[in-house]
Amino acid sequence: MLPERTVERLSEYRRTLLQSLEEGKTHIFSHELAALHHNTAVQVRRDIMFIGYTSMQRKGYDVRDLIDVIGEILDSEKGLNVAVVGIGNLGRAVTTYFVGKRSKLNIIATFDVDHTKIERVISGVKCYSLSRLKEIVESYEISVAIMTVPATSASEVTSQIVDAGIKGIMNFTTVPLIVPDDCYLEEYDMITSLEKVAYFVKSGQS
Amino acid sequence: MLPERTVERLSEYRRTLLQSLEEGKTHIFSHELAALHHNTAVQVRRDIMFIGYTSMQRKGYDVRDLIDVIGEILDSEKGLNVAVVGIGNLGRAVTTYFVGKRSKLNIIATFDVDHTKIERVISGVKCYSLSRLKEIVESYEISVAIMTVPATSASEVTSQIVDAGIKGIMNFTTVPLIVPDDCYLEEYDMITSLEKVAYFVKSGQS
DNA sequence: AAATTATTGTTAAATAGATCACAATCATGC
DNA sequence: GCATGATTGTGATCTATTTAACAATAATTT
Repeated sequence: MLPERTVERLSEYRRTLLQSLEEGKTHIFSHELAALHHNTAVQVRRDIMFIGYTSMQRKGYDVRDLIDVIGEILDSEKGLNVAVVGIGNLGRAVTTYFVGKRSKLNIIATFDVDHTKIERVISGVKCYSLSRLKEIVESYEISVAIMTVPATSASEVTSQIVDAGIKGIMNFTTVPLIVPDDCYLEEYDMITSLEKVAYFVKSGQS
Repeated sequence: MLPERTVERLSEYRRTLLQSLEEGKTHIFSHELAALHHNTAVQVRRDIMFIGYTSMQRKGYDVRDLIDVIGEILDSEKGLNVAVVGIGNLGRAVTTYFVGKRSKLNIIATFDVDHTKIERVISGVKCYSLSRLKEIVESYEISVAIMTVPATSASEVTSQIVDAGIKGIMNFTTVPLIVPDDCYLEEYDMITSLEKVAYFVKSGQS
């Protein structure tokens, strides 16, 4: 199990590397990769050490190989199936956003309680009634949920999600969710993040 | 200057506290606040210690007072003015989201290059041409920018933003931005977060 | 081919962050 | 009023993460 921050950075490195590859770069030095992030060369080397990849010494890392190795770490064999729960403004935007990106993360279904949305295709993905959550999650083997429901129903919907067998949640709502230990939770709270920016701006940050 | 994680948690506590206040709760124990987050009572007390607030011993924290003290730490006197840069699907959803919330963070303006959007009111906020960035930022004293432009123009727009005098950026794009030291940057990358969830689900997390 | 240089991989040290342990406090019951 | 019990505030400890330091390596120069 890798350190959480390392996992985040690997994801970021990969995107930079894909970009570099497109630009025809075949090798990259740790300090180059570091400069493209807010990062030091040592940190990059340490992260890459964690995943057990070793470079062509003195030539830098082979871009294509490194992308592959990061892929082996981050991606699941057949990709991971994801549902978006709550398809209001934010849910729609997020769905569109993810559907646009090529990735091993497949947005398979969306859920809502609004009858005008159910059974329609929204942002390219079919919307189902929340009451069919368990059924759909099981039949499509969905393991991750993106929570974009209103704050008022967040807790209740979370129980249903957990009950349906979801093993990871990315929570866009402002309500801190309570989930069992075997369900990974990523709080992804815009207000907190913006307030954090505000605080460090106010305090003349570091 | 408070620890970054403490700042995040204070923002979260405050929202929980406001909720508790609405429910008529006047006092709250550290373990109660902890249970509402993914957190321990000690951590809560430590965080509150950082901001120098002391409770009614044995009665818990005074909810209203604590909200005020957190406000003094997190909020700026007159609130902070914010611009959303790039008003596509995501930018619109984010704008609507923030405008909806009462807060000391005022979304004052949005920017885009699309002439069909410029000078119109979108999600309740006026959209200006990106070319007027500096002018508007200065006249409205905007200090924080939310970046929701396409990845392809992220770097270029960032230079303009920094040049216009913005002191904090919340970056929704997948491109890691390079900013000077006196500009606080919060990378808020959905793909990274979702890939992180996927990794920990795959690895049967902690 | 020896010396120089740039770069990596990794051990050790430093820093940041979370938790433990417990004295101090004070409401409550006796 | 004294003992009890619940809760806080905080020094000490522990864990996670980052950074420093440097030997090992191999391309490049001389």
